Amino acid sequence: MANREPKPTINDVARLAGVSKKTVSRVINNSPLLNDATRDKVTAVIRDLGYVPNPQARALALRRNFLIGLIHDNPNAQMVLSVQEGMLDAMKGTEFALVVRPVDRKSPQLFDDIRHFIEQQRLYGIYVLPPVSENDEVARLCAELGCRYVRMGSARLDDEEHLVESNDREAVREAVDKLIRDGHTRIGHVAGPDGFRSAREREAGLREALLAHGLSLPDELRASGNYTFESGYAAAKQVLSQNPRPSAIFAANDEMAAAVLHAALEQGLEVPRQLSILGFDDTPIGAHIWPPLSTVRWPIRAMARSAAFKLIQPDRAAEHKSFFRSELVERASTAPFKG
Amino acid sequence: MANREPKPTINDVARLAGVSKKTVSRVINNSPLLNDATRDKVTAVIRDLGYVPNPQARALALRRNFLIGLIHDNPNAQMVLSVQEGMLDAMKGTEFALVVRPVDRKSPQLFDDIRHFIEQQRLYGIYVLPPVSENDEVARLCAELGCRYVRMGSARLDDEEHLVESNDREAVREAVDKLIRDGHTRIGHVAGPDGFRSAREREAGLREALLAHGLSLPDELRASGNYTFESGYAAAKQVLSQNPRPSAIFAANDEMAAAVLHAALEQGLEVPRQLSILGFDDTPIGAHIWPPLSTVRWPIRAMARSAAFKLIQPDRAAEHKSFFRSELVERASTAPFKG
DNA sequence: TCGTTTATGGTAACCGGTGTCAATAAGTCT
DNA sequence: AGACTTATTGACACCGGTTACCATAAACGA
Repeated sequence: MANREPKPTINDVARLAGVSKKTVSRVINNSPLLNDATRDKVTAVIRDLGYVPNPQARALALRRNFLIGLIHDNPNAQMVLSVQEGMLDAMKGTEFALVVRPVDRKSPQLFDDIRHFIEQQRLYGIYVLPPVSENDEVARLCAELGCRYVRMGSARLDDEEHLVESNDREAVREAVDKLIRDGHTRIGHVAGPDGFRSAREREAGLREALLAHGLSLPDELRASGNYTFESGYAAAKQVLSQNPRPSAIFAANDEMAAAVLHAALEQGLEVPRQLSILGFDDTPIGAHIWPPLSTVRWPIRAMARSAAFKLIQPDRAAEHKSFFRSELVERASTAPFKG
Repeated sequence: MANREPKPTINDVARLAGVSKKTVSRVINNSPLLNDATRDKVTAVIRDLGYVPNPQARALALRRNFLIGLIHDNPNAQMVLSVQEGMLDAMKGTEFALVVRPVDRKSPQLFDDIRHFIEQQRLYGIYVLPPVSENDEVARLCAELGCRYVRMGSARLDDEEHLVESNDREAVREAVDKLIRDGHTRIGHVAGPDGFRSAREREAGLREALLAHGLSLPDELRASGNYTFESGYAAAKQVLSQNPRPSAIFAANDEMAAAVLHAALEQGLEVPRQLSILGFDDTPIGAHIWPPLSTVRWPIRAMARSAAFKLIQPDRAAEHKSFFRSELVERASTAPFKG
């Protein structure tokens, strides 16, 4: 284990530089009222000693800390990791650190868990991902605890200071509109879980597009999953067992779209010749399966970056973007319908 | 934003309970030398006030903190997230929190980044994932900084206190042995990146199995990627373009195995009839593509759990498992070779 | 020349916990 | 009964930073 030599403190720096603690503190905090010579002297000592201010002590004195939390209960690993990357991108070079905490949104202790997470580490702010973010109680809890928060959503959840959101509904409407113009009239849907706003928005986009062309979503061509591959697989089997089969299926996320593809290939269907599949998310899995998935790209990383900025610069929260555009990415899993 | 009412401190509790700070501190820390009546009285006040000790103050006084770091530079999202889950599983109910930090292993600033990460937050311990974990300098740096560490690896990296590892080589040897017994004699390899110990181990397992049957790995049937889908795709195209084609390909991870499948299907090959594919990791992508991938399962989550235990209970580090067994998961991407 | 302003740096208290050690009360032993 | 333990609690300094406020010296104006 070796040398546990105590790290140099502000006192060591002060002593060696022949100045007071306060002066060192001024140097650390870039105070303007300081003689250049003094500043250089202190800076030199800091460098020589390899001094790094103790963040715990700073946090104590400043009555705030530098931890940003990420709360999620999301079956989509790639999405969560993209979020982490986006947040860290914004936090790079600052003294903030990212603390993660998956929760169970169905647990009766959800709120206790979140409260505990925030209070225990005295978090400075948290970013909440869907579906947890769709729960208004969570926002209330944060406000009550005096913890800054930003929610990620697919529809209006809160005011701009506290959200980053994307236009799922419109994007889906446009993507489905294209399918219809390509000749598809019988379109199935593997929906997201009931009660998820993102699921409702995406389904609404689908229905709006259908309606605009005088079409509709037959009940038997709709089944819902919970955004996991397995649930999507079950839903896909159900929808594909209908007669006549749909010529296209829109799945509420890529994971479930991959499951639709899986089920279709398993039944010997040719994709996209016999079945077009449209996903949502643009996660790597979509690009990696064969045929590669047409999907709606959601700027998750950029949203996370913006969210982190809002959290660490609360006074300038409004300057950072809140509304993001999702857009269609066409790949090989969709094709015009040839009756 | 609402009420930023200051949180109750130990002094508030002491005053209301009519005891000294120190006594409250004793209650918080479950000191045995305390009168039951006093303890109850203080506990009641703590509950009424909703008092939660300030971790920053505690960290300062104890000259240690409760943050465990996770360092990775891993293209595999699912793996990283499984690791996070495993670690948090071990940390559940403790006062520890998990701080994440992706790094760039190729950056000349890698060591500065890691040093900065550890020093800035004064981390209590860190868990380092491959391939960063394969760098002995990282271990040295941790020791120098007085930061506990555990490295994840596929071969001996350090002593038991500082590692969790799996038997990749053996597991691959057994899996490939099965392929050979199933009639495959011309087996290709999409290897991991040069310089990765995990890549070397997995390739070594393959070669050992081949050698045991008097076979070998022809140079033209080997290409390497860097564990990403894209790199695997390029490597797969190269290997599949050889004549005669291999009847089976072992890819060093699932992501690249998915790419091999992708490339094979794209060329109109039937899997597994014309080509068997074996992966490594057992990530969801492997189970979700069609046909589902035969692969070697690596107990990533259990390893992470054990690593976290070693970190948060350093005195009992040796009690927690260091060696884990990987094993073959047979699915539909492999089949006996029918000349 | 002296008072006044403007830089600059020091002192002390505090943030919210912890350790050390001494003080008090109660019980035990001879 | 008096001395000696033991159990329980508190006083106080300290962790490593911060802010509030004061002190000193140099520069300036009259």
